[in-house]
Amino acid sequence: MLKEIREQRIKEIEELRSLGVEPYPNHFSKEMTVEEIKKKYDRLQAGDVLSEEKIRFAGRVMSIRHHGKTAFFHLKDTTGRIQAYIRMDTVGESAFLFFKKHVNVGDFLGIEGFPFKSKTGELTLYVENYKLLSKALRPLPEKWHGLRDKEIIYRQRYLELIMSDEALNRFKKRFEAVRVIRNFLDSRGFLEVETPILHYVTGGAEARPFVTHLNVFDMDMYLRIAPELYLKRLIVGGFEKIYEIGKNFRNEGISYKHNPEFTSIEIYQAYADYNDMMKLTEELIAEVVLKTCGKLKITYQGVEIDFTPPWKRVRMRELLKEKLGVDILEDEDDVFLQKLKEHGVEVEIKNRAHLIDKLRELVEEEIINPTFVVDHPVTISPLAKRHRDDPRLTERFELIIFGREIANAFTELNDPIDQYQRFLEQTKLREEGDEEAHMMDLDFVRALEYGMPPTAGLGIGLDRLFMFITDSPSIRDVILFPLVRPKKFEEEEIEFEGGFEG
RNA sequence: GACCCGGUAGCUCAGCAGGCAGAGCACCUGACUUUUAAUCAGGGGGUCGCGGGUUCGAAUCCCGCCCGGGUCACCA
Repeated sequence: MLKEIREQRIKEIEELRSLGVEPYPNHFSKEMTVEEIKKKYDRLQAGDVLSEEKIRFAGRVMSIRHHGKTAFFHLKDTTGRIQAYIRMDTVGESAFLFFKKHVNVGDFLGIEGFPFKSKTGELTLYVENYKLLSKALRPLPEKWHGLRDKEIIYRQRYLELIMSDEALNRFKKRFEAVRVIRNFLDSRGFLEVETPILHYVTGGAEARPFVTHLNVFDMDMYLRIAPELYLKRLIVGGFEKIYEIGKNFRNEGISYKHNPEFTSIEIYQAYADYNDMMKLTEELIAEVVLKTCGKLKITYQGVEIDFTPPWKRVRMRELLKEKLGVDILEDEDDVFLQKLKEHGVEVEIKNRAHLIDKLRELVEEEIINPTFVVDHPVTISPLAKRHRDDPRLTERFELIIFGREIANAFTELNDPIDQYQRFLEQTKLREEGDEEAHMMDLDFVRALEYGMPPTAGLGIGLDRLFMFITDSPSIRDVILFPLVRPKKFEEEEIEFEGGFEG
C-alpha cells in the first residue's frame, strides 16, 4: 500500500513537471506565523471578513475537507495550526481543480489570502492564491489517534514531531530551557567554553568509556565521560567563571533515565566553594523551572515537586545514620554488606566506595523535593577537596530530586599531591577489577602543580532536569534521537534505485 | 544480562475455543460552495516480525530467533 501511494506520487511529480509546475520550488516568502496571525485577528467575531488584509502564510497540510467546489484544510507551522478555505470562484477553475487533484495531506503549501472567522467561529485564511511548496511521497500517520508506536516515535522522531503538537512543544521547551541557562550564566559573567570530546584518558566521573581509534597517531582514544578535568585545566590557565554545555558518552546500559550519550552542563568558578555552588544551583534550576513552567511548584508523574529555594541540606553521614543506622566513617565494610543484604541489594563490586554508593542510593530514593546531600566521604570523591572540618570527608554535594541524582558538585581538589594520591588509590581499584574507577591523569596532576586557585565546580544532568519540566517519564522523551538498535532499511521493501524513473 | 508485555494494511486497532485476513483513518473514482474526526456511493491495498514444528488446515497452538516497551541489575 505504501508502495502504491509512493509510486503514484512519484508519477504525479512527473505529471506536475510536464504541466510546468515545480513540486519542489526554491522559495516562498512567509510573512506571518500561526501564532502571530491568531494573536492579531483573534478579536474577529464569527462571520467577520477582513478582505483588505493580505497575509502570506505557509505550512504543512494536516487535513483536507473537500466540499465540491470548495474545501477547508488545516495548515501547520512551527507555532500551531490554522484553517484555510479555498473556493473555485475565488482562485479560478484550473487552480481549484489542481488543488483538488494534486494537494494531499502532508504537502507543504504557501498561500496568500485574508482572514475571516467561519460560522463556527474558527479563525480561517481565505485563499486567493496558493503555491505547492513541497510534495510528500508518503502518507502521514492516522490523523485522530496520531502516532503511538514507541518504536517509530524513537526511530523516526520527525514523524512524532509532525503529528504531535505536544511532542514539538516538549522539545521546544527543552531547548528554551537551555537558552534560559545560557542567559542566566551569561548575565552573571560566566563564559561558555568548549573542551575536547576525544580524550587520551577518561576522567571526571566513574563510567565505562567508548573507545575509538585515531588513525593519524594510530592510537585508541576515548569519548569523554565528563569534561571536568579539561575545564579545571582552564581554571589553572586563568579562566575564572566558565561553563560548558555538551554531550558526554558512557558505554553503559539504557533505561528510562540513561542514554549512552547525554547532555550535561559543567560550571566552574574560581574563588568559590561548594556553599557558593549550592546557592548558584538553586538559583539556576529555580530560574529554569520558573521560566519554562511559569511556576516553582510543578507536578511530575502525579507528584508535586517544589523548587522554591532555599532547598534542604542534609549531611550524608547523618542521613545514612538516621535512615539506615550505619556510620559511613566508623563502620566496617561487612556492616555495610549486611545492611545492603537486609534491603535486598546484591553488590558485585565489594570495595568500600561502591558499598557506600549503594547505601546512598537506598536513602536517596525517598527524597522528592530538591535536596542537597552534602559532605561525602573521601573514598567516593576522588576529585573533591577535603572538608575543612573533617579530612575523612569532602566538601561535596549531590542534588537529589524525585530520588534521582540531578547534580554533583564540590569544592575542587587543588592540592596536586593529594590529587596524585587519590589517583593512585583509583588505579589500585581499577587493577582490582573496578572498570569504572578513575584513570591516572598525570597531565592533570601536572596542571595542578602549576597551581589552581580555590575553585568550586558543578555538573548537572540536563536531560534528567528536562524530564521534570516536561513531565516526561523517560529520558527518551526528551532526547530527540535516542539510541536505538539500527534496523535494515531493506525491511521497507521500497526500491530507491531507479524509483524516480517511473 | 534476567523476567513480564507486545509486533496483523502507511497509521490506529479488531480477529487468537485452529477453518476464505477485517474495520476506521489515509489513498484512488464519483457527488457535494462554511466544514472541522465533514458526509454519501464505489474501489485498490497484507511476507499477520522472521525461521522451524504440530495439524487435513496455523495470524491463532508449541520451540527458537529478531525488534520494541516495561520492571530489575549496572550507571548519571
